[in-house]
Amino acid sequence: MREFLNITKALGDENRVRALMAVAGGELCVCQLIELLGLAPSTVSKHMAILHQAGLVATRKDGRWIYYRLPDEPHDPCVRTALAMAGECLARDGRIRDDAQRLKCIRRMSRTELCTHYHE
Amino acid sequence: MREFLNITKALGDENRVRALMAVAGGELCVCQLIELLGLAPSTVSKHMAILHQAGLVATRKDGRWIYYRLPDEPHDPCVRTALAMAGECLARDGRIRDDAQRLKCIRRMSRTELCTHYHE
DNA sequence: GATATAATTCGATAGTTGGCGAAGTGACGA
DNA sequence: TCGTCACTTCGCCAACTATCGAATTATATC
Repeated sequence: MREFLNITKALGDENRVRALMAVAGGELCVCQLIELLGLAPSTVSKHMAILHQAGLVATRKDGRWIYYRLPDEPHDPCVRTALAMAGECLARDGRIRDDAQRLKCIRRMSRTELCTHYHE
Repeated sequence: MREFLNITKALGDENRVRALMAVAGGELCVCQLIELLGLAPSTVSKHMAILHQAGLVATRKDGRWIYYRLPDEPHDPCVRTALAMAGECLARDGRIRDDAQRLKCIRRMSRTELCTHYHE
C-alpha cells in the first residue's frame, strides 16, 4: 500500500510527470530538467527525489553531474505497470510532445548555457 | 494530462484506494463505505466524488441510496490501465484483504445498523 | 589548497487537501 | 404534508505540499 501510494502520489504532480516522461526519452541531468521545467534547482531536485523514492527513476553519478533515467528493469511489478500506464496515457499529450520537442534543443545545449544561466 | 492527473491524484489517498478496491468487489452504497472506512459521511462523499470525477467509479441511484461500482466498460484506456494497476498492485495488500473480509459482514448488515448508528 | 560549480538539504511561505460538523437536497413513508 | 433518512454541499481548520532562496555538500579545475 505504502509503495503504491508513493507511486500514485509521485505521479500526481504535473511537473513530476513531465520530468518522468522527459527521462523516458533518455537520461538527463538535473540542469537539463531545470531548463525544461523552468523551476528552481532545489524544486527540481526535490521532485526527482520523490520520483526516485517511488522507484520510478534511477540515477547515475558522473563527476559533478547526476543523471536520471528510467529504471533499467524494474523489479517491482507495480513500478512497471505505473510506467507503462504513464507512457500509454501521455504519449499523445500535447504538453509532453512539446517537451519532447524542446528536449532536442536542450540535449544539444552546452554546459555553460544550461547550468549557469539560471543563476543570473 | 488533466485526465491523467485526476486519476493519479484520486489514487494518491489511502482511504480513496480502499474505497475503490472495496467497490471492486461489488457495488456498495455510501453508508457501507462509511462503515468500512470509519470516516464522516461528508468525507466519504467527497472521496467518492473525486473517484467519480476521475472516471474510476460509476454510480447508480436507487431511491434514497446511491451505489458506487467500478465503471462497466471504461471507454478511457487510461482509466482501464489505472484500474488494472490498482488491482494488480493491491490484491495482496494486507489492509485491502482485511477490508474485503470486513466487507463480508458489512454487506450482511441491515440498514438500521449501517446508516443510522453513526449519528449517535 | 582555493575557487567554481552541480546538486542537495534546509527554512520559510503560499496554496492545496483531508477532515469534520452544519446546512441543504431529494426521496420515501406515516 | 410533514418528518425522516441517505447523501451531498458548504464553511471552516489542521496538515500537507510545491515552491523559492540560502546554506551545504561534493566534485572538478586552477
